[in-house]
Amino acid sequence: MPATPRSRRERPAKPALTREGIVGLAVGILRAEGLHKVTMRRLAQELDTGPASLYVYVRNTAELHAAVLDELLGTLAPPPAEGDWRERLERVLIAYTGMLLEYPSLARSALTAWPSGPHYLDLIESLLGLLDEGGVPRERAAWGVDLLLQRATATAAEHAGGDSRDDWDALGDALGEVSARAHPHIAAASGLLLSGAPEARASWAFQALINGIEHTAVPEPHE
Amino acid sequence: MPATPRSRRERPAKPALTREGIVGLAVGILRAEGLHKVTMRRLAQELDTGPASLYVYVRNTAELHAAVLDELLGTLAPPPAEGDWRERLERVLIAYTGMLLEYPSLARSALTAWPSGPHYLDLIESLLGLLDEGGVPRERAAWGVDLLLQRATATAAEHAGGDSRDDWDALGDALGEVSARAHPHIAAASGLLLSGAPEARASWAFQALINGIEHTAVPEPHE
DNA sequence: ACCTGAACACCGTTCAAGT
DNA sequence: ACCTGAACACCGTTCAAGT
Repeated sequence: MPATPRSRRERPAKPALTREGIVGLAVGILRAEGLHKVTMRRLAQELDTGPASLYVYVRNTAELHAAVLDELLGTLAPPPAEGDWRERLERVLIAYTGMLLEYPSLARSALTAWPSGPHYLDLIESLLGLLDEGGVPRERAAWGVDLLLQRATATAAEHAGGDSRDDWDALGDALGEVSARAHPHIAAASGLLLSGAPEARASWAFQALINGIEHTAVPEPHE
Repeated sequence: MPATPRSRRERPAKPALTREGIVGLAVGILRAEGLHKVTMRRLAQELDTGPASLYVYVRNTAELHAAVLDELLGTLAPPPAEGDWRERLERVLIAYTGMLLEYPSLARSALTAWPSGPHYLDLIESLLGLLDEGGVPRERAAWGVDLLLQRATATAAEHAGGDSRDDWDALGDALGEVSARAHPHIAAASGLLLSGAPEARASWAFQALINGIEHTAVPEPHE
């Protein structure tokens, strides 16, 4: 009797037609080919079925993307144990941003289709824990996590799609050509607006956010 | 001789096949039917030509969207003249956010395809002017505008696409079901995380941002 | 140069029908 | 219930050919 043909083993076994199987397959395609290849049709093809079959397990493409993101969040390193709370908070946020920057189109998707999976909750828990450690009042911390997570997601999302370099250049040109008459403040700040290494800007932005959250009172009847 | 048929005048005259004509038509379709109808094919159809013709005037869909946004930015009210600088700054940002909230998918698009049109420059000029009035150091102001504009854009973008209400509910459920053992900080803050009227949160967020920008030093060699 | 029809290579989602 | 093929109603962009 011949053994199971080798070719069967060259690729990972065809995933099961279950939510886990679909999401896992989606993660694989994302890693190998990018989010634009993670389509219902492609997934179905790989599972030897029609696209309609997937709708039993996922509501739509947006929900699938959110599930994929939560899966990736699970691969993030745990929050650092050493350093000042501000520094550790920044490191968690930079790690999250970094992961999203590997898949900017997923970040773009996450901005609209909010994740609510277990790993996303872990991330929120880390942020709240660190803010609490820093003595930031609970209400400010609660409202603040939205600011921090949104900054991370939006920053990564900006790199999705078309050459963001082109846009940067275009804006740079526009800022440079500005007349000191019509736009005096831009003219005065033009060198500064796009200055600095991305890392330095990212770090500054998170510290500014943290400072702002720490020192801005939430309105009274925070119901 | 018969006059020009009336039907010719029932709709606005067919725009010219120029960049202005295309962008203007796009704005009209956006207002009437939403961004998802602003497609190359639809535009071409309305101009009695094939989609290929448009590529002489716009590089691609993303660039078209950016042009549309800049056009809409031109309809924004001028910055308010009364009140404390912080208050006026917030009002400019809220007005911008409000406009984007009318077209969340355009906001989503703006996050990736940066506008660099004249009206966008005016907006940057306003922000820099108000920060300067508040005595915020130039370098902080320059880096800060990115934070402020990104917050506005991302907040509006979150409302694009699928029911953001569903996601909110899903996250609310997930946060509520959390175990105090695994996620103590979430459990303690669960009521707070999604609390508050959208307006109150938006206002707080901008004030926190402004405070953070004002009080966070930019690193030394700000090259 | 500008303009075009046709083609390439796809999409998400729904529906009626089967098991 | 779960699963499916086929259909509906589209996309953006490129290319070769015309004027």
